[in-house]
Amino acid sequence: MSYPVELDKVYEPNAVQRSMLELWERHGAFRALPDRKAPGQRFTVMMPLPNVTGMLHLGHAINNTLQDIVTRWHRMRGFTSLYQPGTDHAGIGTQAVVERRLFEEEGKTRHDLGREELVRRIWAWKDQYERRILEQLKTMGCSCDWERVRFTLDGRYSQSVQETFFRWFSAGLIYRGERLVNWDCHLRTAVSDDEVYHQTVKGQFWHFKYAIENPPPGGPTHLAFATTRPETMLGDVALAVHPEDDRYRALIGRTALVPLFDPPRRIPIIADVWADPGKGTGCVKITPAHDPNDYQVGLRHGLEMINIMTPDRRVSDRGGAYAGLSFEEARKRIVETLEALGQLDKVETITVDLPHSDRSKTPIEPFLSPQWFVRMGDVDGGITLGDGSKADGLAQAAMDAVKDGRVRVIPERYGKTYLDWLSEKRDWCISRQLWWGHRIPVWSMQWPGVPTFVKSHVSLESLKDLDTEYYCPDYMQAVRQGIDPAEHFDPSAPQLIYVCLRSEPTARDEKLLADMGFTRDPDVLDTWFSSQLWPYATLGWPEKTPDLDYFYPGTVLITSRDIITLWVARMVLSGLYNLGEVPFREVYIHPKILDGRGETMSKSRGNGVDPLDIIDAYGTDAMRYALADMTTETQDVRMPVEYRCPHCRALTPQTERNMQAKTIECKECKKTFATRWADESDVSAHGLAGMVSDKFEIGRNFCNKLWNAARFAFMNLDGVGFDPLTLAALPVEDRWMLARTSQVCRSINAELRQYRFSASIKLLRDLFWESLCDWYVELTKARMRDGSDGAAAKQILAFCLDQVLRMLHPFIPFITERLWQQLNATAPRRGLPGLAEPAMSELLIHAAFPPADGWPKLDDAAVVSVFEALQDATRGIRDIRNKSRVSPADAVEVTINAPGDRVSALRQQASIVCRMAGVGRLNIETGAARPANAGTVVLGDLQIFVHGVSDDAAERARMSKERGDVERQIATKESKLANDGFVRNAKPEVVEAERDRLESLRQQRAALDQNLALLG
RNA sequence: GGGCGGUUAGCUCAAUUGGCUAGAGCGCCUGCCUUACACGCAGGAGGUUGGGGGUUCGAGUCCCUCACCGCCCA
Repeated sequence: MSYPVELDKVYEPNAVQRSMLELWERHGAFRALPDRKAPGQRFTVMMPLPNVTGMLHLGHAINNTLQDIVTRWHRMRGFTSLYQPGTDHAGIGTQAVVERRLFEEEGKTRHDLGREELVRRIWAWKDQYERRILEQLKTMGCSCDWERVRFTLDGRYSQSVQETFFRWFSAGLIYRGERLVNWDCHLRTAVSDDEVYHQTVKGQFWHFKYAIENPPPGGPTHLAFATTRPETMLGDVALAVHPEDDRYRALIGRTALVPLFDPPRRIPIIADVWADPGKGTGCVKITPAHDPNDYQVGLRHGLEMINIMTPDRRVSDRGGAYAGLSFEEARKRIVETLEALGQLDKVETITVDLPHSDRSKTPIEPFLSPQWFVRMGDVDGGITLGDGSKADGLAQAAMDAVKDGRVRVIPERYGKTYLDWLSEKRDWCISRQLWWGHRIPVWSMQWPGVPTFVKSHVSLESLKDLDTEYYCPDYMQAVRQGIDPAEHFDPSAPQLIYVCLRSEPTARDEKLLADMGFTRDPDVLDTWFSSQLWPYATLGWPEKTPDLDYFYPGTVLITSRDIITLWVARMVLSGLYNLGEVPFREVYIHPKILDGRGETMSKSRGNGVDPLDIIDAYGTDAMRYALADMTTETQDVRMPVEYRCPHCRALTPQTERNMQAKTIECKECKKTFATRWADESDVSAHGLAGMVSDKFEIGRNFCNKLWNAARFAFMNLDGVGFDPLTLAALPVEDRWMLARTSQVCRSINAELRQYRFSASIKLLRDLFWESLCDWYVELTKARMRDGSDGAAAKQILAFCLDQVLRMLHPFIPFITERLWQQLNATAPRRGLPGLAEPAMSELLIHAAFPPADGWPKLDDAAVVSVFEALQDATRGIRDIRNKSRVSPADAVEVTINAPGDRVSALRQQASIVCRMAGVGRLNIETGAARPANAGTVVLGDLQIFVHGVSDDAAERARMSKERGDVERQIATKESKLANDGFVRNAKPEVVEAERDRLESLRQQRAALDQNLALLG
C-alpha cells in the first residue's frame, strides 16, 4: 500500500480507521498463537463477555479501551498477547428482551410459541446482536484475536459447562433443595438477589386480629397484628410475639384461629425475637413460604411451610376456598371476609419498600420452590482442587487466593468487597426457570416410580446400558454398599432419583431414560454458572489443548466493580476447583462512568451514550484518549451528556427536564430534533440526535494536534540522516528534548504497570504537546529550514516523533499507525547511533515499546534545569510583552542584569530566549540598570528588562504587588526556618530546599527594592 | 442498620511513604489567522481543599466529629 505524501489539513478519523483495520487484518496482527516464549513473556486478558441483550454502551467502551491499551502495550513489549473476545448468552436478560418484543409486536407470550420456537427466535436475536457487538468492538480498535470469538452457548463451551456440572454434582457440590427464592411472576422464574432492586411504592397496611382458642381467663380473646399482604394469611402457620414481651407472655403456647378455612386453621402462638415489641402491636403473623424473615422463623421453630402460590401468582390448592383466584382477587375477598367477621380493625395508607425484578420490572414474590444449588460453604473432609490440593470449600478456596496474594486486586480496597461477600459462604442458586440457556443435565424419577415400582427397579439396573457417562448418587451408593438397588429404596417413602449425564445423551440414551421413567429437568443454569468458566472454557478446557496450556492462567482481569462478586469471585473458585490454578494474577477495577448529575448511565433512563455516536462525532482515538484520561483511581467519573443536533451539530446539554423528551429544539439552529424516545414518524421528520459529551473534544483536539505536528515533521524530514551525534556539541534545546523523551519513556512504563491510565496520558500529552511542539519544534523551525545544524534537529525530531508514536499507540492506535506508515516512508532510518537505536518495524502495532529504563545515555538533569530557567525567562518576557500590548510582530530590546559568573553561559544560550520571546536585541551584563520605561521581570538572581514598553507608574504598581507576594512568602519561610522543630525534625533535603528557596526569594526582593528605588 | 468511596478553581479531575508558591484540561478574559495545527498560538484571572475539632515543626494528605452525595450488602 502506498500513502499519499500530502496529509489532510485536519485529521479525518473514519477513513483512516478503516484502512488501518484492513492493514492490521492483512498482517494478522491480532493473532495470538502458542509459541516458545517463556511464561513471563505471555499475556492473556479475557474480555468481560458482553451480553447479547443489546448494544455496547460507554461502560463497555471504557472497559475494552483499557484492556486494549494494556494488550497493545504488552504486545509492543514483545509479549505473545491474547485478548480473548466473545459474548454471553445472558439467559434471563436476553429471554426477557425477546419476550417483551414478542408481546409488544405480536401480543403473544412464550407459551403461545413453545420452547423450541422461542429459543429459535432468541438465537436469531443473538446472531443479530453478536454481529453488532463484534462490529462495535472492532470499531473501537480492540485488538482481539477475532478468530477465537466464543459464545457461551457454543457447542464446545457448553461441554465445559456440562463437564463442570457433572464433576461438581458427582462431588456433592451441587444439590437440589427447596428454598425461598425471589420469584419473577411475569417471567415465571427465580431470580437471584443480585437481580432484585427495591422500590418504594404506595401500599396499604391492614390491621387484623385472630381469635384465640380457649383464651386465658380475664385475658384477651383476640390477638392483633398488621400486614401489607392479606392474601398471605392463607399461608399463616403461627403468630409470633417477642419472648420478653410481658403483654403476651400468658399467650405463648396457646392456639390462634385463621378464620379463612372451614374449620379454621389452628396455629400456635410462638415466642421469637423477630417480633419487635416496639412495632405496632408487637405481634406478627408468620408465613414461612412467602416471606424471607418468616422463613427463618419457620426454620427456627420447625413450622410447616405452606406454599399458597402457583408459579403464575394464583392461589394454590392449599388456599382452600380461595384456590385458583388471582392474588389480587384473593386479597379483596379475604379483606371482605375478615371485615364481615369484625376482625378488621383499620386500614392505613403507607409507603412500602417492594422488591422488584430487574429483568421484568415487576414486583417479585418470595416463593418456595425446588432449586439447584452450589454448595459454597465448608464441606466435611474438605474438597479436592484441580491440582490435587485440599480446601475447606469453594468459597474458602477463592478467599485464600486473594488473602495470600495469588490474586492481587487493584485498587486494593476492592479486595475487601470480594472477601466480605465470599465470607458469607451462601449457597448459590443456579437453576433458572427459563428456556434460554444451558439445560440442566439431570434426569429425575419419582420413586416409587411410575409406571411401577418393579419396572423402575428393572430400569435403574439398566442405567448401565447408557452410552453416556452418568452419575446417580442413590444407585451408586447402593451398588457400592452391595445392596440390591430395589432394597435401598423404601417404597413407602417417595423420593426423587437423580441421574446426571456427563455429556448430551444420544437419541438411544434419551429413549432409554424415558422408558425408565426419567424426565429431564426443564430448567436452565444461571448465566454466571457458565461465564465463571470463561478464562479456560474459551481455551478448550476440559481438553488439555496447547492454547490452555499456554494462555492459562491469564495475566489480568479488567472489569468494573459491580461484578466483583457475581463474576470475579466465581471465576476464581471455579478455576481453582477445575484446574487448580487461579484464572488471573491481577484484577484491575476501573471507574464507572456516570452522567453529569452523578447517575448511572442507562438506556432506560435516557442518559446512556452509545460509543458509536461518540466515534461518529469525534473519532475512535479521540474517544479512547478521553476515556483513558478520565481513568483515575477514583471510583466514579462524571460525564455531562449532550444531544448533538442532526442539522447543525451544535450541542444541547441534557438536563433533568429534557432527559426524556421526545423532541427538543436546538438552541443553535432553532430546528427540532428527535431523541431516542421519539416514535418513528418524529425521527424521520426531524432527524435523530446522537448523544455525546463534549468531554471527547479533548481527544479530538489532541489527535488533530498530533496529526498536524506529524505533517509538519514530514515536510521537514526530507533527507533526514542517521548519523553519529556528539551530545556535548549539541545545542541545549536538543539535549533537553532528548532528556525529556528518555524521562517519559521511563515514567510511562512505570505508570502503565500500575494501571495509571490518566497519569500516563498526562505524561505523554506534556511531552508531545508542550515539550515537543510548543518548545522544540518552535525553536528548531529556523534551524531546520536553513541552519547549518539543521541536520541534527531533523534527526532528533524524527527520533522523538518515533518515540512519541510508539508510546501513544496503545492509547490511540489508528492515527499513530497511520502516521507511522508515513514516517517509515519519509524517514526509514531513525535514531541516534550509539545513543538510542530503537528497532525499526513495518507496523507500529508490532514495534518495540520504548524501554522501561528509558535511554540512559540521553538523560541529563543539568541540561533540563538550564533549559527550564530559559523557559522561565522567556515566559517572563512574553508576559511583559502581552501586558504592555506589544504587537507579536514587533521585536523588543531586552537587557539582563546577571551576576558575573552567569554572564557567559547566558550569552551562549541567548538565542533561545530571542527566538521564543520575540527579542531583537539582547544585552547581558553585570550591574546593568533598568532603562527608562522598561518592564521588569525578576527571576532569582536575574533581572530582565524589556525596553520601552511601560510607563513608570504602571511598572511601580506591578512591582509593588509582586514585592508584596514575595514578602509574604519570605515571612512564611523565615518563620518556618526559625522554628527549631522544623529544622530538627524535617528531612535534611527538605530543610535545604527551604533555605535555597528563601535565599532566592530574598534576592528577588532585593532586586525589586532596587528597581523600585530607581523608579523613585 | 453495616461496609466502601467521594466532597479540591465555574466544570471534569490530579496532587506517588505528611514537606517547594495545591496542578492539568475544558470554560472564562486579553492579544494573535506567526508559511503544521483557530480542533491552533502567547499571556492572564480564578482555590481559607464541605463545616468543626485534634495529632504534628508542618495536614488536601493522618485521627475524631458533623453535613451532604454515590455505590455495595442486609
